Amino acid sequence: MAEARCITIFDIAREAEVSIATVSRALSDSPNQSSKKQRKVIEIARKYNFRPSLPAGGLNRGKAGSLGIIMPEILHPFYCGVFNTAEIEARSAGYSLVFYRILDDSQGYQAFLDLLIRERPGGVLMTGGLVENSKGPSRFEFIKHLQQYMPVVILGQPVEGIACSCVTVDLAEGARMSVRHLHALGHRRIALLGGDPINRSSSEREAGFVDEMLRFGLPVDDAPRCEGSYAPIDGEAGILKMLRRFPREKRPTAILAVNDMVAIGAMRQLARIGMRVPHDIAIVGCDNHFYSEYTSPPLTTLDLKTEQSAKLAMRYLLDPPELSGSVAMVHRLEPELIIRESCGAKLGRREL
Amino acid sequence: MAEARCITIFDIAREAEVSIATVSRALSDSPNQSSKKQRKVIEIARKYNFRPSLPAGGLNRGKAGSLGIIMPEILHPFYCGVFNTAEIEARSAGYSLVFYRILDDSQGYQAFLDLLIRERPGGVLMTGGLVENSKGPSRFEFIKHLQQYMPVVILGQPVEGIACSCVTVDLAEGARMSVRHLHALGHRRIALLGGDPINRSSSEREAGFVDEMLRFGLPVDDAPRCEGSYAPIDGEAGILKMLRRFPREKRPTAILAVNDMVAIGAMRQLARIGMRVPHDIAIVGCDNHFYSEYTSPPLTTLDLKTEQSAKLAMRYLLDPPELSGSVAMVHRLEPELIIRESCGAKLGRREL
DNA sequence: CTGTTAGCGCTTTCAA
DNA sequence: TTGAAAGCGCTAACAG
Repeated sequence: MAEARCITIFDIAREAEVSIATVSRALSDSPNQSSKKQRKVIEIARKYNFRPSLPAGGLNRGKAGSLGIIMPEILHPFYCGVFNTAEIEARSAGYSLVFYRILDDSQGYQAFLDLLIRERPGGVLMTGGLVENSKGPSRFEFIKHLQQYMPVVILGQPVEGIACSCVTVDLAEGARMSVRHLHALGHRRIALLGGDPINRSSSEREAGFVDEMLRFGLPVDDAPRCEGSYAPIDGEAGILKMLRRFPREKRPTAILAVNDMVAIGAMRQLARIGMRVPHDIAIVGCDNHFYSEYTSPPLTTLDLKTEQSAKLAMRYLLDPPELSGSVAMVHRLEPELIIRESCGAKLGRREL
Repeated sequence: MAEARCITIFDIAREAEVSIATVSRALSDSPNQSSKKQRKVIEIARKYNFRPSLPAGGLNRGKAGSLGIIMPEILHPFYCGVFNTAEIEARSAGYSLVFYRILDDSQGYQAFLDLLIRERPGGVLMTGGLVENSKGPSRFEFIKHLQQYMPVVILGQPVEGIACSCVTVDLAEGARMSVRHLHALGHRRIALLGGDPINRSSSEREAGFVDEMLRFGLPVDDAPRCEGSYAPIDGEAGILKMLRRFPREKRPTAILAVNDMVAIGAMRQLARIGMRVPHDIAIVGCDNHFYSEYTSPPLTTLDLKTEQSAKLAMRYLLDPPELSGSVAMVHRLEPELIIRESCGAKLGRREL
């Protein structure tokens, strides 16, 4: 399919009867050249649809053509949204964005580090998901080593001792906002559903939850907390487990799901067993995906400002601020509670 | 953040007191070398976490380090799924996958072609979405030019006169399957909702629909067809428009939505106006996203075999079959109807 | 088994 | 204004 030999700057130079330097200058529109020759070169280049290879040129300039984004996956709408925004930013700065799926193998990041260093993107944006691992390089060492080769920006919690820009959305505050909202609606038994505390995001959120519950004098030791994971199925299984574990009068009247997927799973399960949302149990999600307003009932959820934070993070990557010492520069964003119907706000304050 | 000067093969060679060739060989584990020196080189490389730059090495070998995937967007779960699968395949063949968002500007693909040629991925996978444009290079020319620089595989309908591999899922047959299913359930007035006939996928699907309707002797001239687009909002608006346009007794009893997003929008709107799915109106979607089973009611939909087709397409890209002349090699997949509840199959055959 | 050398396709001094 | 030439970081052919 591809020609035996791709057309190069030499071919253009030969046909235009000039040197390759002239071709290079013509195509990069540099100053100090006769417009006559430039036109000729451009015309011939157009004829063959020739453009100088960025990878080859980049070698020279010592400038990579791509930026990397590190995530555990891309199917989840949260990550997909981050990728989408980051890609737009990268492109508009002339870079392509390459997706690096976290290779969380037994080697503990070593293979992943190797891959990144081999491919040499011009910088990477690390999103959550990297967890501490007993073997091999730790997350700290991983980033340290990576930074020898390229700038790193973290979208998430800063890592102790790493000097880099971080953009993070305040999940603890998000949890507090959710608790506050549910408390105002009359809820006293509020539960956490889904999420794995191995991830910072989950534990941070839990801290905010505990915080606010205590502030309201609500018992938190036996507050139902269902771990599991981040998929709809975890919501389905988790809610059932939770309901079965408590006697009816101790059952939570409101659920804080770790994300919208889990919330959706929980709502589905509740519908199956005949419990009505929000009448019998209120639900608040987290993420505000495109489909969250299409669930039934429409999901009350936390908007995580993914677009804004992904954009910011890319800006920091493209134009790294001077950092002093080994301290991170963290840019903290506030989430926003999007009130729809699953929380029962329309039902007003109730005695529960 | 990045060191002033990145470590190179020379630095390793100096420290190991060998030539760069020896370093290169050691790190690529090539035969004919003393394991003593190799070990030494590897040890030093490990110490600095050095890996030879793929972009630099690739220049030499004439082999790119990336493959491209062309799509109109990535947020839509369909495209996201294709990307995800393609990325896994690309990685396991040692490539990174870069996302190219179709630049459908007034220049008619010229700028987009320039970008692709400049970045020189080792090949591209084109997914649907490329539409004919009055100005500048046509889709045909676009592909022709691209093929001068890299292999191209199409995930979708073949393009007349282009010799390349195509992997396509039979949307016409999918529409026929859906009509057949609804017909068997007793439906006679079936409508098409959403989609833009400028896209091949929509028109192909419409052809299958008409086909099968006629085969059943069902009137098709005044069959409700609502164009619009592919987002939930189009389903919301479209279904309303359709319902208003027909007197109650002429109203469709079943809807074929162009995709699951549109189906979800339609279901939401129907719930709002108090129509029950599937009792009052049946719905069949298309795509089978992860959330399709979480709608209420769970959506009956067409599984488009995205994983399988993306995988196949990447295989063809990685290992291009010999093509003779200018004829495409097309690999056609059958979609599968996933029967859940929105079609009313559980209600059995009814008189409608 | 190892080092020297010639590029890969391009940009960029440096002279002319 | 232009061309020759020196690399960018690396691999591979070729001697030794």
